[in-house]
Amino acid sequence: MHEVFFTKLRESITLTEEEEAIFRTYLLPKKIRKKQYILQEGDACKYAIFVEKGLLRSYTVNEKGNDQIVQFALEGWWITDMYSFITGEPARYNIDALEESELVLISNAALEELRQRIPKFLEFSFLQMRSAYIAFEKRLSYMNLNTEERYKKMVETYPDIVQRVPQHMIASYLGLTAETLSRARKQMSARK
Amino acid sequence: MHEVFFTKLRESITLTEEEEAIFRTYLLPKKIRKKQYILQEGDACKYAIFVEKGLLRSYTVNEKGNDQIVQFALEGWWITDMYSFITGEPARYNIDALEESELVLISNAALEELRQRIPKFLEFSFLQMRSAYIAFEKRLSYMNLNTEERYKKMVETYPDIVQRVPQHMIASYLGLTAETLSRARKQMSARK
DNA sequence: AGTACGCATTGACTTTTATCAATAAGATTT
DNA sequence: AAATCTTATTGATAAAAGTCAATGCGTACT
Repeated sequence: MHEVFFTKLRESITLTEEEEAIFRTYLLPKKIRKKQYILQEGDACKYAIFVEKGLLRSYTVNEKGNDQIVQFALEGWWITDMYSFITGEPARYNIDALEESELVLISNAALEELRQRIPKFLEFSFLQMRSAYIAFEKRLSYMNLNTEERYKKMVETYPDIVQRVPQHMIASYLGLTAETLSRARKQMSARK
Repeated sequence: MHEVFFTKLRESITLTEEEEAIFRTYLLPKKIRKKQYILQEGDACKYAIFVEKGLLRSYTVNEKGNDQIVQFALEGWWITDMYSFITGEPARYNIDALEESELVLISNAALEELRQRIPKFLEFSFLQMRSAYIAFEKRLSYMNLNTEERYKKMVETYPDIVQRVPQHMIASYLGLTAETLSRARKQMSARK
């Protein structure tokens, strides 16, 4: 049970048997089907979600009714509406499954207790957050690039996501329309 | 000495006298003049910088020779090239002073030791990083907005920065040209 | 099997933003 | 005080991206 979760954890820190046992008491397994919601805008985001298998996305819906993709999450990744998760405010994101998925849910209170009880986990959380910070910084810097360069960076950085997700969602993630991305791709393939 | 630094720290955690003394041994004070560099692209970013007074910015220079502002940092804020800082790779950012500033420098090794020796500081670092993550997430979401909305959010979120920084730098921070921002502002003032 | 839906593409057109060049007012330097 | 930067603005034009509508294809649904 939860092999992916602990494997990921062990990449950064070493846990004793007892510590792992403590962990297990806080974990909430959940399977969801494609297109099922795990969080809807307006609800409180009670859980941080670890993806053991499958693929989730978070997104908002803008005034024109278009989805704006915020994040994707593959196996081994975390996803949540961080702001709602830690403040208890209503979520601004929807999170749903793009593939049938297996998840581990964990509440903010649980994470706080774990950080208290298992200092190594506090360190893990720090490192985790720092990586996420750097990834965001990188992504933001790509917003200065033009359509083609932005798409190239995406393919480079997350080839697996590009493969498994419909193109119009990639476009949204990159802050583009589906049409614009389609045309850019055509140009790219025409050149080589 | 370093009153701003410790005041900021005390907002999140409580330090004993001894702990504070430990801290002080790792801090490197530095004053810099307006326009002076504290980091240049290509150099290793050896320090995280805490601003006690003044205003810094980090930026890159793109192919066309334009500055692209990455971050501003006011009193009480941290700034660094996080990726270079933790990996030791050459920095991709320049950091310089927009005003005469008083700084506290601290190395990555120092931060690691402090996180080890003072567990409260590890917690602080985690919370700090989490806030920075959320700020980035928010900023990225604003990139979907049009010029005017983007600028409004900026004024709302960081009115002090908007006041103290030239407009063309605000434009760059928002991923716009100076001309576009100037025109948007004109329209806004015309309407009310 | 047939219908509906999601996805990608294309064309025509509009809107937004960038680019280039010029000007002018302040601030800073010498 | 004069000369030089920096900053903000404006106009003309070009480039990039968005919008709207239509088509075709494949897959899922029942």
